[in-house]
Amino acid sequence: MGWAVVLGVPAACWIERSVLDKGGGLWHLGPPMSELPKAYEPQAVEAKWYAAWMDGKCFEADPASAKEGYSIVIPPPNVTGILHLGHVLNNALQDILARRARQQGKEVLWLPGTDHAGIATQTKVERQLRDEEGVGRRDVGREEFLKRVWQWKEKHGGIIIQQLKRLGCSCDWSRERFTMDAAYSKWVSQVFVDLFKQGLIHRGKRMVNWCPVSLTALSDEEVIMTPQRSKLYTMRYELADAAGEYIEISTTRPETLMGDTAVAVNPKDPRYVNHVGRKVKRPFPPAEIPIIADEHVDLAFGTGALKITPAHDKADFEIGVRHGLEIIDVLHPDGRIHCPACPDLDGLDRFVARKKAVAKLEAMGLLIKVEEYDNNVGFSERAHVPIEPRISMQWFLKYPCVQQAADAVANGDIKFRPERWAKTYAHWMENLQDWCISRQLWWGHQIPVWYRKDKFAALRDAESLDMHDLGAGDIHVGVDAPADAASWVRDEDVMDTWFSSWLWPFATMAEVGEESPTLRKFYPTCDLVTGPDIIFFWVARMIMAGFQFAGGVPFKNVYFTTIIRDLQGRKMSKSLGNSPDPIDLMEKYGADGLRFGLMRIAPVGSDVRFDETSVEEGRNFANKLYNACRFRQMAGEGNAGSLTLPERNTGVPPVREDSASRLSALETTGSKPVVHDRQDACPPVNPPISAGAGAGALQQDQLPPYHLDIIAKLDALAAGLEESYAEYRFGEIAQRLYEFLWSEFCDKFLEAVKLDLRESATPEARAATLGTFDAVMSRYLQLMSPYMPHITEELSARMGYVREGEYLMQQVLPATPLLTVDAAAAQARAAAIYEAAGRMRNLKAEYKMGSRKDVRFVIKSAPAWLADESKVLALLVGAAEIRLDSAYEAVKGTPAAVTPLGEVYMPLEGLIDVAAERVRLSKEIERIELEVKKCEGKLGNASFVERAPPEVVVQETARLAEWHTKLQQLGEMLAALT
RNA sequence: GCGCGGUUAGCUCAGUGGUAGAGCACCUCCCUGACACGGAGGGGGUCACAGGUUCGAACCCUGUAUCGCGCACCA
Repeated sequence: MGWAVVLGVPAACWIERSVLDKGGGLWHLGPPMSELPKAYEPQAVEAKWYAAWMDGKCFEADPASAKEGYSIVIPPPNVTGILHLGHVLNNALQDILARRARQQGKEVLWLPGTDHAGIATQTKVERQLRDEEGVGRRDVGREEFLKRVWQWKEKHGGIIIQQLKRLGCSCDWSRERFTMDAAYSKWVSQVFVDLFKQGLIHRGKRMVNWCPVSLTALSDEEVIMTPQRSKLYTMRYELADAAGEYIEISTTRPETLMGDTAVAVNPKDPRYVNHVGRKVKRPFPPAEIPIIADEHVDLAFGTGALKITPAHDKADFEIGVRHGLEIIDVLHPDGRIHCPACPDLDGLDRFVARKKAVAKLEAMGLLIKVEEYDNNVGFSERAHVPIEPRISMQWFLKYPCVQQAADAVANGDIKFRPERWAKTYAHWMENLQDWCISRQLWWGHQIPVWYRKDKFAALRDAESLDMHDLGAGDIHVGVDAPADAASWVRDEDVMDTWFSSWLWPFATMAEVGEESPTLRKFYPTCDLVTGPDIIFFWVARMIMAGFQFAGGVPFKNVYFTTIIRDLQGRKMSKSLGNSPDPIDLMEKYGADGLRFGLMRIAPVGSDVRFDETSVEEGRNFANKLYNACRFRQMAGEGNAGSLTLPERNTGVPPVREDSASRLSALETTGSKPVVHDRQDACPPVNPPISAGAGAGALQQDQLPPYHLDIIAKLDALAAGLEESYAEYRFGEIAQRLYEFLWSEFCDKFLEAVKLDLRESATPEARAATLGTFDAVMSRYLQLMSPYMPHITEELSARMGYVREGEYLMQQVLPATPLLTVDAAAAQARAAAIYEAAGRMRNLKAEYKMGSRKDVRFVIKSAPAWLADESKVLALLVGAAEIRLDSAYEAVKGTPAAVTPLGEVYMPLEGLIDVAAERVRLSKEIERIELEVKKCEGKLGNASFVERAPPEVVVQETARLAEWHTKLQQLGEMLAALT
C-alpha cells in the first residue's frame, strides 16, 4: 500500500475523525479515494496542529533547562480587545522570533497575558449596565460594580487570547498573566509604596487633562491633538476707568469668560503700555479685572491682548500663579457650565453655552467679529471628546532612573529597530513632565493609601489641603491596609493602567520578593515587538522601571512594527469599517497564508497599505508548497520501504511507522536510523545525502547538475536567512523563502528532474532524485516553519521527515550545510541549461508555437556534456527533440538564438503544415491590414485629431505603430515558409 | 515653528555607487500527469523636481515640491 492510498482520505475527513477520536482508539481509513485534494485546505490542519502542540507542551518554557534562554513578553492586549491586523502583525513577528529561537536550540519563553485596560473596560461594562439594567455605576456602588466587571471579564474577556491561538502563537499559556492578578497587583502596590517612600510620588492640586465623559484625569500621552476648524471670536472689554474706551480680545472659548480674572498683554507691546495696571469690565458676571503684563503673550497674535482664565487653560493657570490671580472654576466635571451668577448659562453643555455666550456678547454690542480659524484641540484618546484642562487633586510621579534609561538606548545596551526611533525616544526623555498616575475610575489598582477617617473629610473639602500637610500618623501608605482598618479610609482613585503595564517584563516572571528561577533564566528579555505609537506610553516607562526595580534593562532589542493602513492610507479603525477581521481572513486563506502574506509586505518601509491580495498570495504560496510535496508523494516510494497504517490515533496525523527509512532515503537500505532522544540538543531532521554510507548509497559527486544546484541553493538560502534574521529583516526572509521554493525549486529543479521519476527512469536516477527532494524539502520546511508553522508541520509529518510523536517545531536546525562536494561546475551547467531553455522558449513564443510540443531544435557547437542532458533540456523547453550537431547547416531564414550552450536553431520544416500555416499567416496579415486601415482612417480624420482627448490620439498612434511592426514580423515569417 | 519618514511599473512595495526588480493587475498561448490558488511568453518606469559630487547616481550632498507622522505653540 502506498502513500497515495493513505493520503487518499481527504484531509478534512481524517482530521475530523482524529479530533473525535482524540482519546485513543483505532484509526480507520475512510472510503478509498484516488488522490489527495488538489488544493491545500488549511483550516482543519491548523486547528489539529495547534492542539497537538498544546498536548505536547511544546510551548512551555523550563527555567531549569541547560539551554541558553530566549524570552519575549507579549505586549499585553486589552482584555476587552478583539484581534485586528496590527495584533496579527505584531504577534506573528513574535511567534517567528520565538520559533526561530527554538530551532536554534534555545529554551524559549514567550510570556503571554492581557491588560485590564482601565477606561476601556470600565466604559464597556458601564455601557452594558446602562443598556441592560438602565443604571449607572454609582447606582450599584463600587463593590458591586467591580464584581460585575470581573464577571464580564470571565465571560467575554480574553477573546483575543483564543484568536492568538488561532493564529498559531506559540506562547507559554501555562504562564498567562493578567495585570489585575493578585500577585501582579501586589507588584503594582509595592512599586507605588517604594516610589512614595523615595519621595518620587506626591499628591497635589494641579492642572490636568480632564475627560468630561470618562470623568477622570488623563496623562499627557492620552491626549490626542487634533486639527479642528474652529471660530475665533474677537470681542471688546470696556475699560473701567474710561467709559467708551475698549480693549479688544480674541478667543476661541467665549463660554469660559465668566472665569476670566485678568487680561494680559505683552510688556513690550507699545499699543498697551498705558493699559497695564488699569482694569476692564468683564461683561458677565459683571466684574472689574486687571490688565497685567506677561511675557507669554504673543504680540503678533490677534489683538495682542489675551483673556486669562486660570481655571481652564494650562498657560493661563501659570500666568495666574505668577500674578496671584483668583481662580474661578466655571465648569462641572462633566463639561457643563457651573456659574450660578449667570443663570442663563448655568448648567448648559460647554458647546451650547459657547453659542449662547456669543449671542450675549453680540446683544451687548461687545462682539467685534467672528473668523474661521484652524487650531489643534486635545481630544481624549478613549472617549473621543475634547478634554478640559482642569485643576484637581491628583497623584504625580517624578520618573525614576531617567538618565540610566536614556543612556541605555543611546549607548546601544538597548537597540531600537528601526534605529530612528531612538531619536524620538531621546527627545521625550529630555522633556519629561511628571506623570499623572491617578484616575478617577473604579476598575484598576486602587491607590494603596489610607487616611484617618476624621482627617479624610477635611482633606476632601479643603481644596488647598495637600497630603503633605497631613501628620505622619494621619496617612498610611502600604501594600496592606493599616491594622485598625475601621478608622481609616482608602484613597478612592485607581492608578493609570500604564502604571501596571510598565512593570510587565519582570512582574510577570516573579512575585514580589520571590527568588524566581524564571526571572533568573529569562530576564532581561531578548526582544520586544511593539508599535512605535506606544514608545512613550510603554517602552520608555518599562526601561525606567527595569532599572528601578529589576536591576537593569528589561529587554535588549526593541523591534517597532509598521502601522497598517487601508488602501487609501487611512488608519484601520472600527468606525471607518476599513479593518478586515483577521479571523475572516484566516478562514478564507489560512493562518499561515495570512502570516506569510503580511510578512511579505509589512515589516519593511514606514507605514504599509494593506491589500487582501497579499494574503491571497500567502495562501497561493502555501498551496504551491503543498503541491510540490504532493508531487513527491505521487512519484512514489523510490527505494524506501512500504507504508503501513499507524496503529493508534494520537491526535497527530498518520505518519508512516517506518518513516525513519524516508529520512535515510539515500543511505544503506535496511540500516536502522539513529533514534534521537527528545532531549538531544541537535537531532538532524534529515541527514545530508550520504557521502560515505554503505553499499548502494549515492555519492553527491554522482548527482546530476540540477540536484547539486538545488542543494547548493538551499544552503545559500539557509545562510541568507541567517543574515536576514540577524538584522530583523522579516520581509526579506519571506521573500527569500518565496523565491527559493517557487522560482528555484519548483520552476527549475522540479521540472528538470521529472524525467527521473517516469516509469522509464533507472532505479538509481529515481533514488537520487527522490533522495535529493527529501533532503532539500525536509530542510526547507524547517526553514519555513517559523513563518508557516502549521503547513510545514503537516507536510513534514506526512512526508515522514519527522518521526511520530515528534514535532518539526522542536527540531534544531542543523548547522552543517547539505552540500559536501564542490558544486561550482554543476551549478554552472545547470544555470546554462536553464538559461538556454528560456531562450529557446522565447524562440517558440516568437513564432507563435509557445504551447506546441512538436518543435525540434538543433544546437551547434554544444559542449560534450550536454549529450547527457539534452532530454532534460527538451522537457524544459517543451520540444520533441534537441539534436546536437556541430556540422549543422541551417537553411536560410531558420529562427536562431545564441545561448550559453551554443547557437540554437529552430528549423520550421515539418513542424507545421506549410500550406495551412501560409493560409493562417495570410489571414492574420489581412486582418491586421484592416486594423491598420481603421487606425489610419481615424488618425486621418481631422475632427478626431482635434476633438478627441490628446491621450486617446497618442494611444491610437501608438497602436498604429504596433500594427505596423506586427505586420512586418508576419511578413518575414511568411517569407521564411516559401 | 522644530524634527522624522515617504515619493520607483496601473496598484502594493523591494532595491546602501555599476545593465531598473517582485507580486498583483494587463496582453498572448496552454486545463501538458504537483499545482488554473497553475505553467510559458510579453507589454509597461525621465526612479517627484532642480542643481551638485563621481568615470558612473534610484542610491551620496544641497535645495524645492508634495504626502504622512511626531513634538511644541495655538488667545
